[in-house]
Amino acid sequence: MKPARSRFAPSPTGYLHVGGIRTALFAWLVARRSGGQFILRIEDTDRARHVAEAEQHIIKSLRALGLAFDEGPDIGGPFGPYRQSDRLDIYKTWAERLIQAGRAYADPYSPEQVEAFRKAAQAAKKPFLFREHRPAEPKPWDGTTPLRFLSEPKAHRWHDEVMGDLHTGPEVVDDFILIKSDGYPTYNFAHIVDDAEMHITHVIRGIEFVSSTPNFMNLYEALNLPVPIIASMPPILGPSGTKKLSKRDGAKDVLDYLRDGYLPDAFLSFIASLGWNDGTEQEIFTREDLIQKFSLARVHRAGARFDEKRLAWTNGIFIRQLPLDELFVTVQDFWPDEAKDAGDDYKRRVLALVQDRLKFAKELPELTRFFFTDLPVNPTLWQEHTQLKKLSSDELKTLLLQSRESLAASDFGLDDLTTRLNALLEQTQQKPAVLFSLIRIATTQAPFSPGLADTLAVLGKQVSLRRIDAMLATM
RNA sequence: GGCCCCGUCGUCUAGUGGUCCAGGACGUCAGGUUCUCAUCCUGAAGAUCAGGGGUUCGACUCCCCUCGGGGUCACCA
Repeated sequence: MKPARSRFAPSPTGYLHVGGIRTALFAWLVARRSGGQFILRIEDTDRARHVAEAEQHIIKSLRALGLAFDEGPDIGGPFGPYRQSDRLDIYKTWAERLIQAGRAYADPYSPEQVEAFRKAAQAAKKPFLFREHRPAEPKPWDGTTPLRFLSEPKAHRWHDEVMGDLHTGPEVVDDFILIKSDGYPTYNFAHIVDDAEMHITHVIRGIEFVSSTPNFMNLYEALNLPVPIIASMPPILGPSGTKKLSKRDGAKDVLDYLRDGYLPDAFLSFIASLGWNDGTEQEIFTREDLIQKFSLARVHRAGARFDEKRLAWTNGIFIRQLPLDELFVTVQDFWPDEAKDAGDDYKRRVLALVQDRLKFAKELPELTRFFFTDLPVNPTLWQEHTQLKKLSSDELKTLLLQSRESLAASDFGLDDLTTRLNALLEQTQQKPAVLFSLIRIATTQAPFSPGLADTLAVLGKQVSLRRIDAMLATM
């Protein structure tokens, strides 16, 4: 496999959402898989939509997900600069070549005039084609008007790694703008120049560019440039299943998922599974699996819906597979406030008990709070418990007293606790559903918790007895 | 409207003419794992393969039409 040079070329207009990340991931995979380079290029030629902080935010997001780039605006590289606004003179040079070759001309119309042409075409239910209004003898371009490409309408055929073999007729080829009247190039022109100068081999981008690809082919020809490998990604859909996932549907900033405690690798595995699989029944992919098995040709052509439930499941799998020490590090910022004075050893023991229950790190506080603080006694917990509510208050109190007595003699080692709990079942002739529930509620005051013996062992003797006493006092 | 693309369980998907009265996973439901929650295990429901025509001995797979959805037709990317 030849080393590929792929790039991710976002427009800095806001944060990165799942669709953008998937495109970045696939481009990254193509590069890593082939031992090539992954390049970040900032396409900031639209001054109106430009958001100052967006570039840093995008870089941060990419790094946070472990999608490191080898060349980019902040780290440079052999073919920089990697920000289009810093490359204006380069586009001018290439534009000059086109002008010399008679393949570019000054647009003589005002925006209003062009708009009128467009309206007329629309009214006639015809596609708008600028070249139908091409001036017979254009004036020399002075840089104050748009510079247009002089296209040579013809049919185009090309291969898209994802979409397959595509072809269109000459009717879609038009004289698009190369350089805008503000001196900035359009995407259509700039990306082709940049990809050539940066020796990009794989152009991986959203499906919205498929219809303009014939125009790009026309430009490649005019510039005598080889056409890179092209791959168009289908959209990630919102809940409706028809529209692209939008902010309204909760297309969150990917950093938000990380803030909620989703693991980068889990997130990547899930995102990759949206439209891609390796043809086997494997559902979960590690980063290494992905690098090893990914191929553009196996990307589904249809759009895929974003399913948060499946994301949560995926994340749960990764959390459970993580060695405790690694999980401990990744959740360090998610502990409840009450845990701030707790020791690492204690926290580690708590974490071991909830590892199976964690879907994402942000759930940690609700799952573990009672390990760090005495929750207020909550009578509804046993008064409305399906098993416990069958017993009278006195019966419950007696049972709890008996339990306290036995636990008071325990060393609170797991073995001893297990033995005692079992003996208590014998002694009281109660089902675990009754006795264990009672002790569990008394010692946690929480609606749910890990296994009883485990919980008691971690809580320790002093805390456990104190909580039992607190409950007894209310009965 | 023109051009292009897409259409398999609720969801993500396997499937490239026969091994598919369509397989896996998520989700849902039921049962089991000494208590709750979760994990784990078992099982169930769930897709007339968008619809209709062909081609073929045989079509989810090939062709045509229809329907539905999407993209595009910007001095946005």
